[in-house]
Amino acid sequence: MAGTKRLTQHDIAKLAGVSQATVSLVLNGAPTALARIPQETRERVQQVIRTTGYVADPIARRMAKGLNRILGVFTYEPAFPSEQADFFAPFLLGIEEEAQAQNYDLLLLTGAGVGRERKIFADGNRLRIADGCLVLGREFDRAELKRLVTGDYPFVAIGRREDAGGPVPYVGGDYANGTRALVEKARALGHDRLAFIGPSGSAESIVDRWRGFSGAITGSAELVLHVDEVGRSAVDTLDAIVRSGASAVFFVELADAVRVEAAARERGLSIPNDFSAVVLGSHVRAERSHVQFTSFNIPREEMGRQATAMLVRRIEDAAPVEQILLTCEPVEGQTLGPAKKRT
Amino acid sequence: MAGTKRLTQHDIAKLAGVSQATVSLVLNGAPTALARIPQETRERVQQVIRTTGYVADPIARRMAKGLNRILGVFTYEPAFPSEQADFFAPFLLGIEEEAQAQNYDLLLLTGAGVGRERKIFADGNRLRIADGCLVLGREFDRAELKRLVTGDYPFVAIGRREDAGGPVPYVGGDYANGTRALVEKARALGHDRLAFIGPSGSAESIVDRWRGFSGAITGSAELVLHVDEVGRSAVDTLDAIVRSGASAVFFVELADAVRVEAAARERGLSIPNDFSAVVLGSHVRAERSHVQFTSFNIPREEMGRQATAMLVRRIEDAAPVEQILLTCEPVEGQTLGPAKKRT
DNA sequence: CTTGACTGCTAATGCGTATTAGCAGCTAAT
DNA sequence: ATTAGCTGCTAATACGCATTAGCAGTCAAG
Repeated sequence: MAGTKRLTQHDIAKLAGVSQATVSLVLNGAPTALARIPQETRERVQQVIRTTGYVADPIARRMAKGLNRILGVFTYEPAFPSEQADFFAPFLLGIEEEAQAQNYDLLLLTGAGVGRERKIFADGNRLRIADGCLVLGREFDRAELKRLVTGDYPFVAIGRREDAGGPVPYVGGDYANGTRALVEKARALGHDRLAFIGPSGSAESIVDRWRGFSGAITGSAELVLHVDEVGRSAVDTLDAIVRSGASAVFFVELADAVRVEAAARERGLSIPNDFSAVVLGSHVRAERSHVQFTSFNIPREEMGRQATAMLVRRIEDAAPVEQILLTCEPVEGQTLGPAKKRT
Repeated sequence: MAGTKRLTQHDIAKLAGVSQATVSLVLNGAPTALARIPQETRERVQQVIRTTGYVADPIARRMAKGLNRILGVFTYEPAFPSEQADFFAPFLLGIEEEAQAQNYDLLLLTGAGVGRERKIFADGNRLRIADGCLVLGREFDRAELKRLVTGDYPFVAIGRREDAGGPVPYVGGDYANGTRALVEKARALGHDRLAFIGPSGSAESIVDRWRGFSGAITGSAELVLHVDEVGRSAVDTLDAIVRSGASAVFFVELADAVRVEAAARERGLSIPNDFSAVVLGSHVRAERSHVQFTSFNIPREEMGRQATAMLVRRIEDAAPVEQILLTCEPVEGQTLGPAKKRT
């Protein structure tokens, strides 16, 4: 059984007593061409195809047509390791859904070689198998991004990206406005003394949060604490928060918020009674923590879906560069309450 | 920018002042052929390739060679929805690792059309783009499996599968012996009256557990309760367990074990003091529960890795059908204790 | 009876690569 | 001086399909 050669249109043609071209036309000729093949001939060919179980070789088909109906998915970090899985899975879910709806398959680009940095253009990378690709990851390589932008290979980034030798097509989350809305909510509850825990630079996603935050600090509001370092212990951070007299604390990372909350509870402080806490973004495994932090939702699945749709547009219609930011709706949570009257 | 034609070996050849054939040979000629191209020429060609960023079109390559270095991954359920993600992610991690090590890329086959059942042989047979494929999912379609076995397309199943018109190549977990080992451990601790909570039929994975379980019930041991229904409430199940006088309860599903444990605790019963509990298999998010159940480990990543390696063997060396069952090591846990002396 | 349009097909070509056969030019051995 | 063998390449072809140009035959209109 194994070793049987694949049937070709030639074989079918011989069996049906026609030419290979006719078989191809019967299979998927334009209506105008089909009109010129009489019913009888068509049926004869179809019959042979049915009895032999012939299926056209997709490779040859792509070869002839130039398109694959394959989308590449390039991740700057391996996609499935458990720590990363939580991050990538929702995106991939959206991507898979939309790809399926548009009848595309997905090619996961595994990067080149273990240990080496994952580079889109790394040698031997078979990026070009796909008709276009989605690029995701926390940190992008600027040089590669530039090369993509400058090149003619269709791609879409997931997450906002600064221009890199030209505008980058992307679908991202509107972290700036998501953050701003939370700050305004806090201010409406009387919070004036605000703290920001987390970095404010480097990746776009971080910059956007900081922009939204600092842009919303106006009037009587005041930034009384900004802890930038990551490695700092929760107790130290808590000390700093208490010392600063902050009434609302904004965390970039859920993990930091969780640790600080635990430290606070241990010290007999309660959130949001003693101070409020807000997390700037939703996190996949948030339910693992027992506290529901006030935050904003990151529509990861929708980002995946829309990025995929955009990529297909760029591939099929050579659509111009688009940049989409999806709204990040606030999540109520239990950690933002009215500000205490200062003593 | 968009619309620039892809580079071909022809273009490279013109730029380097050689023929297309030479470019191809430089790229991947046999050593004997390469020996006849002087260093100088090779470097000139390589230089052009480097500066232009040329990458061979894999489709054309496959066309000519019949190999693409692409592995298809077919899942009978969408791979990323959150409930499934926990199930598939570890397999995919292993698959991705090994594929990367073997320098293959992964093609996720999205199945045909939303809502329709996912069928390997659905229209277009896109499957054939890959050199071979891995098939995973809880439930397989027997007819499709048979068609795969009978055909000459290389594939490997993840999880043991019964013969389907011939032996199925697979890498699975040895649930039968994993289960048997746990039963024997319980018996060594004096447990004679055993309960089995969960189905015993349908999918191979279920059958294997039941086989391992019932095969280990010998001598003085006795199956005093078998709850097959899934929908049953935890309280009902707990009642049945208590009534049966079982001293050790084996659960197919972690979820059932968790619910019964909660119900027991509420009733003032404690595990493993009042009765022991064993879960037949490891679960990804087990840490979410606060109880560490005694169970066996399912080496999901390793299964993914070995299945991938096996598939590559079948593709490249036309290796014969292999069937591998990986050992499922016991997990100590805290829910299996010595049997109480019966009153 | 010529022209034109239509019918039912086929030959030929291109897609981009891998691979094989072989050609010219040279050197060393007979 | 002929032959054999080596070097450094290239021309040609195959892979399986889609597609276009066009051929031979028929038929109706002018």
